[in-house]
Amino acid sequence: MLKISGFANLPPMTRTRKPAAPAAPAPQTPPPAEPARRPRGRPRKTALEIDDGNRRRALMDCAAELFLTQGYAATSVRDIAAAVGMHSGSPFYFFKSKSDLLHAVMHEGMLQAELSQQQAMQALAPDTPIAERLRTLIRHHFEVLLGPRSGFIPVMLYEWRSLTAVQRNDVSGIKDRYEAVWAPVLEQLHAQGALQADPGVARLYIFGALHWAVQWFSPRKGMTLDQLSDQAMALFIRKD
Amino acid sequence: MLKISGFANLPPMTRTRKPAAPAAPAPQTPPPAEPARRPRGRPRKTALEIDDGNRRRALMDCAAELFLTQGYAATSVRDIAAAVGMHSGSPFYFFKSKSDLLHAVMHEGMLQAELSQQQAMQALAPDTPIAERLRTLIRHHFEVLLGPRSGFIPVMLYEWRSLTAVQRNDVSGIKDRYEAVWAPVLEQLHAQGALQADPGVARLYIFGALHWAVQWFSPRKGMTLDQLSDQAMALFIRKD
DNA sequence: CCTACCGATCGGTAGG
DNA sequence: CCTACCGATCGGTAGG
Repeated sequence: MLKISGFANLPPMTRTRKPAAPAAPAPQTPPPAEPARRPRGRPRKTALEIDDGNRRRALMDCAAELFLTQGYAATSVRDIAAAVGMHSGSPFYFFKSKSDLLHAVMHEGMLQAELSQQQAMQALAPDTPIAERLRTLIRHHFEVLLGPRSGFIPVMLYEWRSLTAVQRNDVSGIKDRYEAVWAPVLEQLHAQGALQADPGVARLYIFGALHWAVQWFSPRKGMTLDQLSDQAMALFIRKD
Repeated sequence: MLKISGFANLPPMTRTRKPAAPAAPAPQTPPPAEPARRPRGRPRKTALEIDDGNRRRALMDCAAELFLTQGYAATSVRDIAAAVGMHSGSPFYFFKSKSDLLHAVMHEGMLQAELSQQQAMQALAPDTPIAERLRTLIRHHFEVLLGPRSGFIPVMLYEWRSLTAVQRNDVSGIKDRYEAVWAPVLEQLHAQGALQADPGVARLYIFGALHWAVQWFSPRKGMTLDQLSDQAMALFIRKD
């Protein structure tokens, strides 16, 4: 289930037109059933020469940025193709449909977010206070939403309705696991009186508060993600 | 500036096909320059017979519902026309463009929200405690977002990017006035220690938390808007 | 408001 | 991946 690709090692949101040098083939996503035999004679730039993994990734990065800026329905496949330097029909070589591309963005984004959240929590010492655990979750969530590699999750938040029911169901599974990590933390904070509201409702409110930062946060406006996290903690958690 | 139409008296979000009896002419919005002279002979259902104000409203109500469900770009003018029982070209008799219709929804929604917020606050006794003032603002905001007449404001929240720059600027003015009411309340709560976070950032977080309820709140799931407001207060405001 | 229509754009495909 | 293409849909308009 947790088939994490090398996503974390690749810089998303980079708009590249015809990359200068085709990078090393990505080991993760298997190319869509392309035969392995080599062409005879002088190598030409054919489907066999193309680094399918990287082109897929480039499409997803550009798609995410455009979906976020203009919305899924208002973005044409031609827009995306142009952004990565392809011709209008070429994205369909990598993705069965526009809808599949949207789904791939959300699916990969959630897998990556789940993985990095796990890593952030496991890096904490076993005796870390609960409030500090929540701060870590919040800080990590801002990284996912607003950090240098962001884009996929904001698209998920604001284009949820553009998924089909089947796709929603698929992404929901990962999203549920991601959110489930927060529940025990909030429950313990509630038990010790630091969180006044019901933990279940609080989780929904807190996610809303954090998610909405996508709409207004600008890194140039002075605040860092750390300060953002501190303010969130101050708002939600009682400090005695 | 505050040319409030009779909006509050009309039930939005009602999907009507060919209303049985043409209601009394709405006094508010002046019809788009339709001559006042009567046709001779037997009255026919022509442009002169049509209640332009009500048809405009019906278009806005249906448009808001569809924009919210499917998104602005994914909703065709034909969809909207069909929902109110018109033919495909007819909405352009009432609105210059699809974009104008979206703008009208947001503009009217914000005017109405600003008015009802003013009324809710003015109904409070002068010596009402500050925490109770915030609760009133929150409760009213939930009414606007989730109440029986909701729809226009959620569309504004989630289709902001679909507006042109000029339209955004126009709606921003009303939105700023609506939000400005919250600032002194939060500042006073901060001054007396009931709000720990910076009031400016807190306002952004709180709006995010409340706005997001549009995504998950379902009136059948048990909670009332009052309970929702109480939980929000418990989350944000320190009770000693 | 309807009728009849147009030009533009869009998702997607066949075949290499 | 490109070339060349198609059928469908869409926003909008003229004229009544």
